[in-house]
Amino acid sequence: MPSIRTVAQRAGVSTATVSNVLNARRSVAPELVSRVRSAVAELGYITDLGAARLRSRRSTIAGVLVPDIANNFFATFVSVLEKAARRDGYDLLIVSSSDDPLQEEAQLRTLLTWRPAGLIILPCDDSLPARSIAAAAGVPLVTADRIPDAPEMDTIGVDNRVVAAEVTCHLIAGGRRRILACASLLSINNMRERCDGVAAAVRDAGAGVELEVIEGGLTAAGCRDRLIDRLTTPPTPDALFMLNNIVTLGGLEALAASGLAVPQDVALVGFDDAEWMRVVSPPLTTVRQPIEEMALAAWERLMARVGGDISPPHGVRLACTLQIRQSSGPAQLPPERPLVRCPALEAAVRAS
Amino acid sequence: MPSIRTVAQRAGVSTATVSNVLNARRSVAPELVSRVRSAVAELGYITDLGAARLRSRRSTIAGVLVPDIANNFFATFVSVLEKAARRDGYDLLIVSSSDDPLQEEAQLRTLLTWRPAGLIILPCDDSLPARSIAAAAGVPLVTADRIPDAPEMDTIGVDNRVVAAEVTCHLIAGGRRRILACASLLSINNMRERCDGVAAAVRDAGAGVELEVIEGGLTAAGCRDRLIDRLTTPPTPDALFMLNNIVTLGGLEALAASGLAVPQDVALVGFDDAEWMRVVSPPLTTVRQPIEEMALAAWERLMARVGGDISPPHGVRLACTLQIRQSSGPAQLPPERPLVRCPALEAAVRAS
DNA sequence: ATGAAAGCGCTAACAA
DNA sequence: TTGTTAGCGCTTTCAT
Repeated sequence: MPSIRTVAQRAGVSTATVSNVLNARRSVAPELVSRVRSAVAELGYITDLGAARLRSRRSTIAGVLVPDIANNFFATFVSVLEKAARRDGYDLLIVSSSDDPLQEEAQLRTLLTWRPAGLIILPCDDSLPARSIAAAAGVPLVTADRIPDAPEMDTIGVDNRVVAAEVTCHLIAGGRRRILACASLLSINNMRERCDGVAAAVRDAGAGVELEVIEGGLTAAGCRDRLIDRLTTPPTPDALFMLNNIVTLGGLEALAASGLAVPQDVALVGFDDAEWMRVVSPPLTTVRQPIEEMALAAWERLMARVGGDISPPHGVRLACTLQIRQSSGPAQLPPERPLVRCPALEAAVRAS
Repeated sequence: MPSIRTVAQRAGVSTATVSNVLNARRSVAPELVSRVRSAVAELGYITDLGAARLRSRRSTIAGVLVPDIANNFFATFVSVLEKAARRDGYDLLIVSSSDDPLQEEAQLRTLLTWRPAGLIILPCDDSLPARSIAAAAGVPLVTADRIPDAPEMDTIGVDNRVVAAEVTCHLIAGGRRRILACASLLSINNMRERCDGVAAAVRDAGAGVELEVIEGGLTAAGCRDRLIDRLTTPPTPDALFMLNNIVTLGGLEALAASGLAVPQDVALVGFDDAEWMRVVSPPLTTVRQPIEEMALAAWERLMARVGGDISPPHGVRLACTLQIRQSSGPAQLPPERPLVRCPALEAAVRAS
């Protein structure tokens, strides 16, 4: 493979001139520019960016760490990130933690061996080994999605409490009284916030509404099994709120197995808005997270830090939108006591 | 950030010794090993693999190019690849071509700027700019999924014709007579092979069975619209065979909009086997591609080439399996002429 | 078993 | 405007 010296010799110039032509750093005589370009083309020369990074101490790699690249939510996030990165001249090194804090730390070290300009991390839980390590390495770090409570770093998340309260008010207004909220794991702050939002709305609704929270785990199959157990044990809930895309799938499988009719017997609301959620029957009411906006916001924040921004940590919370479809439609009996106002929601909106 | 020299000074040894401790290349006195390890720990030293690659001329990066990382098929593929790569000490540089041959070429050059040990490419069509460029760069290349007809390189694909014929025989045996096969784009060899398999089975079935092939395009929404157009124009097909996961989604949306009953009015068979395909109603009959096996086979092949294997190109075709669920169940009327044998399928199986 | 020194491909400082 | 030279962090001779 030809090096910059091969190109320089062929063009009859110095390596510095080749570098200057390719990187447009200093002005070079048109004659030499064209000789260099020809040499590059004839030799099929491709710059070694690793060597360039080593010498210039400027990295064009950004590291991305997600819990599971096969999960549609994270894959979409990464896809948006990739386009933004390419636009800005960066390449992405993408690794998965497999939802395991130990692997998260190992993968973070892996990323750092390539000396990225910055890191975007979607942690698997609150343990966040990333923060201290990245800080020690002096690499800018932006955390997204599963962000901790009191951020001492740049974070991009969503208004979990607000939208969870909104969903709950929607269910109660539809006549539901026994709400089952299904988290993946309550060790994830996102999940706790969503449960908080539900609980606040239930509390505001008064004595007639009951709430139960269960953990479905990290796989759809596991969630399905736990949910089938629960649904075959009275009292049966009349509303299911599944708090992420994986448990949403598990919930659908469990309901299909249970023989309960949706939405007549039980209302169903999911989280995330994959395309297939519109083709199940009945079409699924879900919470749409602004994945694209989150990814872009994370990237912009990282670019700002890479560019030298030393302002205090930014904590961004984006709004989710409730996509009402038929799975949360009216129950068999008309609601006895429809609610018009939802104080929990209003309070959450005010606070955000 | 500390360098190998910082570590060497702190441990009171030479940089060569630090390198030998960290890479276990030469034997080092236990005393020095422990001094080096302490220095590494105290300083939080992390090797610069870019510099190591530069000097050693051994790369631990592999490049991966897929049409669209947000597509579940490719995300799953990449996820499997990542685990295999990590196991073997490699990191993955993952880029998307956005289903655009021009971007495919640009992204390939991007990958090569990092001097990967090898490349795994899932091309977007048959144009394959990858082959010549990678060959010129002397980088091992394995192509998977959308592989060309006459491979002069290592390829991993599936037995498209066989399984497409199998699906078609299944539909005909279920009494279907007007089959509509929906490809994404016929410029993709995969799609042509699947159509070939359908056509062969239809031909063998004799005069009573009709086949129509349409292109749905690369988005579910586009496919849905084209299909709605088609379904509202007689003659209405009595079986739909959607040839990848994207058009499968489009097909479901179109059928939901059309008012046709599945499987009574029209049978539906999809491609790929995402978890959600089991929770639509009726549960979807699909072709399951062995994604994990494909990814692992591609990785093993690449590792063999990286290890110096210079045997002739390997062309691997893995078998798909038909997951029969209810969407391809019996039609409203019992089949007039059930077929027992399927010569096209038998021939394809013999040929493969 | 260890260290000194060279050099991978590139860019940045300095010289001309 | 161009070339010369040094050196990024590392591994690998080669010498001890």
